Amino acid sequence: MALHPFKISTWNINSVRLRAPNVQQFLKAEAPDVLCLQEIKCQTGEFPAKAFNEVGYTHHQVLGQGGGHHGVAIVSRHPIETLEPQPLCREGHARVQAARIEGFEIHNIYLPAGGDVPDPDENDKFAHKLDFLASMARDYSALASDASPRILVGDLNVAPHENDVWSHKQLLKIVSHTPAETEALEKAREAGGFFDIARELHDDGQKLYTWWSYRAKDWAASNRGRRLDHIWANDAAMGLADLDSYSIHLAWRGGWKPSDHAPVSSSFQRP
Amino acid sequence: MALHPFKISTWNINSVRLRAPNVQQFLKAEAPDVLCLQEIKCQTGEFPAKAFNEVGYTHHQVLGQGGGHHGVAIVSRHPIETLEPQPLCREGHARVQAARIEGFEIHNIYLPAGGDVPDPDENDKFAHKLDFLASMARDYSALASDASPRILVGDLNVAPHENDVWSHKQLLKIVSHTPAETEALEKAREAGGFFDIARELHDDGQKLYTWWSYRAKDWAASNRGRRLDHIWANDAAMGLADLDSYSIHLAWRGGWKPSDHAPVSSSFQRP
DNA sequence: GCCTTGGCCG
DNA sequence: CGGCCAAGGC
Repeated sequence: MALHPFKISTWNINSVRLRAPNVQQFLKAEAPDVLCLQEIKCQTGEFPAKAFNEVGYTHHQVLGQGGGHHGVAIVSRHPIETLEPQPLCREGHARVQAARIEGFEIHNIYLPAGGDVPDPDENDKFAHKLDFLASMARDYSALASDASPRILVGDLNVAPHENDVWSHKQLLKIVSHTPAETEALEKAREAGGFFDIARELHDDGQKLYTWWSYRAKDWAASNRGRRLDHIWANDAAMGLADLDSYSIHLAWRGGWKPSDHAPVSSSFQRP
Repeated sequence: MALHPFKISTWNINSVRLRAPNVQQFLKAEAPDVLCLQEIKCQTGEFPAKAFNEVGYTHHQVLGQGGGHHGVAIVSRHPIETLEPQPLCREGHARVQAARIEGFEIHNIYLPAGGDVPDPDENDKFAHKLDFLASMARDYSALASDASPRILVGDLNVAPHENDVWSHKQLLKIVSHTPAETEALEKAREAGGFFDIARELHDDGQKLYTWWSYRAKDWAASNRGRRLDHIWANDAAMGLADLDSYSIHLAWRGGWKPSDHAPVSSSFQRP
């Protein structure tokens, strides 16, 4: 591994204003080069920029939304070159952004959760999710021929493998783990020429979770998690990946007013 | 003054569940025999009894209400004998309770705030407030012949004197200080044979406030207060009063998540 | 469960 | 400004 790897983290923060202290502490502790946030739940102008500046993350690319919904942001210790994001969201939600940082193309995605009923005819939100996944396959396959190092991260709201959920059997009809979703996600990943960093490191028999419901009495004891948060790398980035650096930062699911998602990180050699 | 005076405090707590820590600290610091609370904003069954038990206030008389409105409670280090309250509130709100503790009749009242427009024909809430005040005069005059020591406390939502508000002139048409209210309150007090402890101690030229709006940028600096919280004593209780003990506990208007009201206390010799 | 918003109230 | 509630979302 090079002396100065490029470390990227992704975290569904479930309100960045409420959890600015958590994020500050996380950045101090893990010191990634770049942090991609989802569900910031604020307007662009309400982003707590100061909290990030204070700890050295002075470059911000914020895509906020009103109504307390969605919203994504990239914060970085290095300058950010804004890229045109893929037009994945037919609803115009603040869910997708792209940037170039330190020679890496970074794509940050908050994929629609999809509601409760896994039927696109009955549930518009599920239809939107499948539509978003189909767009991903289309848009990223168009990009795949451009072989610059590309990392896609975010809360994709799909747990693709059997061991990405606490019970494959019990979740097969639960949105996030239905075959329609897991197959569409795998198809999108492959169409974009991406590798799933977590599963490149860990074999498929290994349980991996990044999200635990708030509703559990004791999330850690019952450990009914799902792996909804992902780091994908294309060929060029995969060649630079330090697989062993992949980490799900469990500690941040606990502590003071935690998000229901843990942050996830991985490091790469610089291109 | 006797060695073991009877100390009573009153505090509009604006949610007793949220501010259970504040109340605990107050009780530890001021150690009254009895604390009367208003705006507990919880149902009777949701009252945080444990917080009071922990600091020695094991006797509770709680009159809660749903919908997050009103609610009054008496907590005491001594046994409480429940008395029938006066039927002052035509709306059936949880606003009035009465008890006997250590030989004192205690009446705890949360008087209707009265809305914004000081006109009973336009504003039902103001009409209700005037109606409540008229009921007080009627009901307590009926009680006045019973000369047992009687103390009436609570958030009466009226600042009767010129120096019970930061600007008499500017508040004459503001609900809480209109002549209709201040005259009705004085009439109720006199009809019940009560003395206003604060004004028995302090002359009318002295500004006295117990409430400061949350809306002020700096409540202490601007000091635009009103005296809405009162301790009244009938003849028998007045004869036992230690006037010098009267205190508005300003410190509790500040600190961690304060109520917009400060607690008020006074001590009496035991009957 | 834990966020958001927006309304009612003071 | 800051309690409460009721929805809507995940």
